[in-house]
Amino acid sequence: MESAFDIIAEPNRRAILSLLVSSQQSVGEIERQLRMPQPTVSKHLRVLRDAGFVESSVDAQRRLYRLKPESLLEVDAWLAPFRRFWSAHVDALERHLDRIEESTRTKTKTMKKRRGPNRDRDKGARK
Amino acid sequence: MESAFDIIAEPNRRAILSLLVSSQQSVGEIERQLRMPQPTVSKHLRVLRDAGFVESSVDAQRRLYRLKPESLLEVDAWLAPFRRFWSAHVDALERHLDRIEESTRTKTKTMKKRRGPNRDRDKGARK
DNA sequence: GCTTTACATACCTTGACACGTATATGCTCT
DNA sequence: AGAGCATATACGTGTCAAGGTATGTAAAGC
Repeated sequence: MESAFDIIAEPNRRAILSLLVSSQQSVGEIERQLRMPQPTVSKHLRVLRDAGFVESSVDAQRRLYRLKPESLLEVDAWLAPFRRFWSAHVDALERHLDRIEESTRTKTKTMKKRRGPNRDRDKGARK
Repeated sequence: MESAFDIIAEPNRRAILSLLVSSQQSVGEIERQLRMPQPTVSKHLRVLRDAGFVESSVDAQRRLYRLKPESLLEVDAWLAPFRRFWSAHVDALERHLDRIEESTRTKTKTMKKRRGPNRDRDKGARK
């Protein structure tokens, strides 16, 4: 796992992190809201904690997990040069912004409708 | 692979992307600058292109690769809620930053500092 | 036409990791 | 003390992706 990027590569972990944005949660609450088995939640939390994404405090039998900015800031920092790059291409950027916002809303991986020149792409899938 | 997060989880791919921020590059140039074998570069570029991170154009025998904002914006969009979270905790964050700064005794830079071997098993199994 | 250069792809092997299942640890309450 | 809930970990398994090596393909130069 090593880097912060490996950590957030896992969809369940991203879901957990997103959940914790609103407020801290116990393992059981995460388990129920995300509909994933308890060992799975615990193991992902373990990874997240070791990587500095979250921290926990003990509340009787429960453990409350909350976000720690540190590691995600690392990711954010890596993106900084690219943001500067985008700023230099604002015109082309705006067309993309619409589509991105659209696709994040639906959270699907479906092919976006192509507008403009028909790009090639779409070669063989990996397996 | 699936998501954009899987793509940037790979260190070599992140290196390639970072390289392309400055300007477009041929495969050979990437190969030399990053000191990685040519098939490795080609395969990673293939992945990056399929995922919409880069696009290529043909220049005689060479292929020039350049960034495409689309996919990284998806990552950036996912980070947005967390940025809001950080903004709400600036004070606590600053104290944290101070501690890091203090421990490293350096000037104010971008926060880095890996977590290192944090494998302290303080709750060892007991029989 | 043949060789060289530039890049892509196929095949194989290896290792990491996510999951499910089972079990351990730890706290609370009666 | 024992039952029961909440969370953590151990173990076995399958999958998948990254690297290495070898080869394919296509353009350039002689």
